Amino acid sequence: MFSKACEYGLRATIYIAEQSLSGRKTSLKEIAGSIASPESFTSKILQQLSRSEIIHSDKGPTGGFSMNPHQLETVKLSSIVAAIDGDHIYKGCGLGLEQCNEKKPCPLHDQFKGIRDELKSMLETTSVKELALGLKGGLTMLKR
Amino acid sequence: MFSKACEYGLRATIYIAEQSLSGRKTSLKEIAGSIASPESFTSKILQQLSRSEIIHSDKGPTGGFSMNPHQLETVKLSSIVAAIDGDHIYKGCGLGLEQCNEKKPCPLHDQFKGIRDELKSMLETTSVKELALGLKGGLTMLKR
DNA sequence: ATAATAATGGATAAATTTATCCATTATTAT
DNA sequence: ATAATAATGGATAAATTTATCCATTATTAT
Ligand code: FES
Ligand code: FES
Repeated sequence: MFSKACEYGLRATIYIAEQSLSGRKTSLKEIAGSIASPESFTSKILQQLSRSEIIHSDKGPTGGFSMNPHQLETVKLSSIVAAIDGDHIYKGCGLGLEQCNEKKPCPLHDQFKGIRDELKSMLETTSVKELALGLKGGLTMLKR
Repeated sequence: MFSKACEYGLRATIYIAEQSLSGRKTSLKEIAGSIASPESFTSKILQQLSRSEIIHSDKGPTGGFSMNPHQLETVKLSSIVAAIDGDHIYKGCGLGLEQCNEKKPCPLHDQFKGIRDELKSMLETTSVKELALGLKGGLTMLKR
């Protein structure tokens, strides 16, 4: 469904959100450890998220990653997926035609569009914060 | 969503079904031309589909690919996706955890499961034949 | 039997994604 | 100023996916 990079990005952001909700900054090391992802690869992804203003980063001692109140309030999963995987999943044709086109649909268009649009709307309406709250409450987990 | 191999496999199978419904065998060359896919890569995929008994192939002159009445009647999209991409898309965790687990869910589980299951059921209920009929009727297309 | 034809299968190559390494930059505390 | 710390960014490497090439096999028609 999503690329590895995107999966790590989603998990990392949810973890950072949880920590921020508890008033803590967190480091690359701690994040990678908490979501079971390769540290240096995760670093690249956090850089992308930081440049996309989805998370915030500080250098130096006492530095680390965090989300500010505005980010916690506004960031939806769709922003993360778009930043890392692009919008192919939202707009792409299920059979891989160059672009999806209502007027010249592929044979799967009718059946596929509904599901693709539901996925889109789920990602657009689900906030990182609400998922972080489930994590915080111990109801859910980010690694096996 | 699906791998390139799987997209080609779906398009190829729908094309073969259309031809078989019209009583024609079709060759690798014709298939690749009709679905705009790389010929030799498509060949590998057709081999997989043939081994999985999703399509039928004949060697030699007058040879080619086709679907027999039984295949036309029973093959669903889910068989093709399973044969090429495996069952990850049906069973996998949206956040990439090793396995999806109701009892120890990831934060996205509740929102994701519904969509994943809908996709699964769409693929399991949609037959290649019905998509081929739309193609045949000129309502849909397999390349841009 | 022979030639022609079309799929098959094995060996590679190219492209992309995933992952690692390490020097540099910014920041903090002493 | 200096040392310590943590993110950044660039250069690569490993792994996987996508793609190509070509000799072999099976089949058909002559
Ligand atoms: S054209 Fe294929 S999904 Fe719309
Ligand atoms: S545990 Fe992640 S989708 Fe079920």
